[in-house]
Amino acid sequence: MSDTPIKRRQPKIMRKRILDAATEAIIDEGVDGLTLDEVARRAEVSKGGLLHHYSSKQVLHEALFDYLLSDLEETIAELIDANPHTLARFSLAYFDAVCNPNTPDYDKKRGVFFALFAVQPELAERWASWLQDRMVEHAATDDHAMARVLRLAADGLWASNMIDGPDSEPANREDVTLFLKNLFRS
Amino acid sequence: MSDTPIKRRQPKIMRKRILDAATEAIIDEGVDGLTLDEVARRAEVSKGGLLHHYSSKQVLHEALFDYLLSDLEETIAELIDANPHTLARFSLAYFDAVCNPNTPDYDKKRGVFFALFAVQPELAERWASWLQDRMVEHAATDDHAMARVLRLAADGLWASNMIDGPDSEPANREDVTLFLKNLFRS
DNA sequence: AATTACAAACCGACTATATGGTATCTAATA
DNA sequence: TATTAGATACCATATAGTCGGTTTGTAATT
Repeated sequence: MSDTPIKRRQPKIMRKRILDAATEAIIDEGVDGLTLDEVARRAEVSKGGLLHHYSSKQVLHEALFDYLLSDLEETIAELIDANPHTLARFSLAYFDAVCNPNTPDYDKKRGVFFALFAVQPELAERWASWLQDRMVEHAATDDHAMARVLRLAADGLWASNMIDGPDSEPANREDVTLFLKNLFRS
Repeated sequence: MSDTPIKRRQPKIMRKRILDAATEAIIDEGVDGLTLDEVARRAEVSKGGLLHHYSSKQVLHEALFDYLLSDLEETIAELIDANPHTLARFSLAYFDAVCNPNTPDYDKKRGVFFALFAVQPELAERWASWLQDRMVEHAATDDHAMARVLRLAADGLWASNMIDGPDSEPANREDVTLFLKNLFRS
């Protein structure tokens, strides 16, 4: 990336570098690209340095998951604040967080979740239970068919976007977004 | 599975055994479980025998993809025949093929696609272009927002089902299915 | 202020092993 | 007899993880 020399001895920054490197490795080369050596190379750190912070590959996977999930949570929280509808507030925010091109790196980072689920099935369980908790939390506003459709469509767009399918074309995405949001006005 | 001795010298059957074994390996152990040794073990064939039929891991991936895709195509074709609506006939069939519990092994096999996409990104491209071709083929009936929503929701259910999320619970799935199909009656 | 003591960050060579792939052989079938 | 299916043994290498060491920051002690 940048060829400015890296400030060492800043563990917080180093960890972020590593997680970002892992994210990009997956995006560029698929899950097989996520080797310790490759991540270390991209983060411009030694393998020893990498393993100092994340003591195994599994630990790295989990850290990456936590990192991405907290990022998503943050985005959702902001969107709920910005648009505090009563009806389906969580599902709408979820949709926008996952699919709205305005959210930063929406088209790259998000897809990494699926890759992580594929390599480490228990992360899928953690995702499922996270979502379950959110559903309980927002039961009053988001426990009905239309909200469910919204979330499912979001997941579909998410997936479609990851594989770069026809439905991820901007025109089609806007089309769908409009259609779904209109459902709430009738 | 069954402990009846395997009839040897039946290459067609052997190939199916191998592909099914690969499918189950992925389902049980994630993409890392898809090693040549593991697949051979499950298919109760030697590694040499396996590599006789599929000369490399990549070839195996592609064969598995083709296998699953042609299965999906078949199911979709049947559903279109059985329910030859004019409006969104493809998208409806797609939805049912992916999500309807009546289609065989819907809850297991389908998720394998995602795993394959994660290990071999060009398979994702092939999927995308397959879908693109279908969209051209069915443009007259399926090129509108509502049909797109149907397909996206199907993908979402697909994904949710793979990770066993809350939206994959039967009650919720039926709920959503009813809701979506009612859209076509108004 | 200088020194000492300790811990945390980081390095890079090394090892063990899992795994993809090859080479060669046997047996069945046509 | 030629070809295909399949088995067995083996090889090469990628890669996860170990380990001993070095550097740098920090805080107490003198």
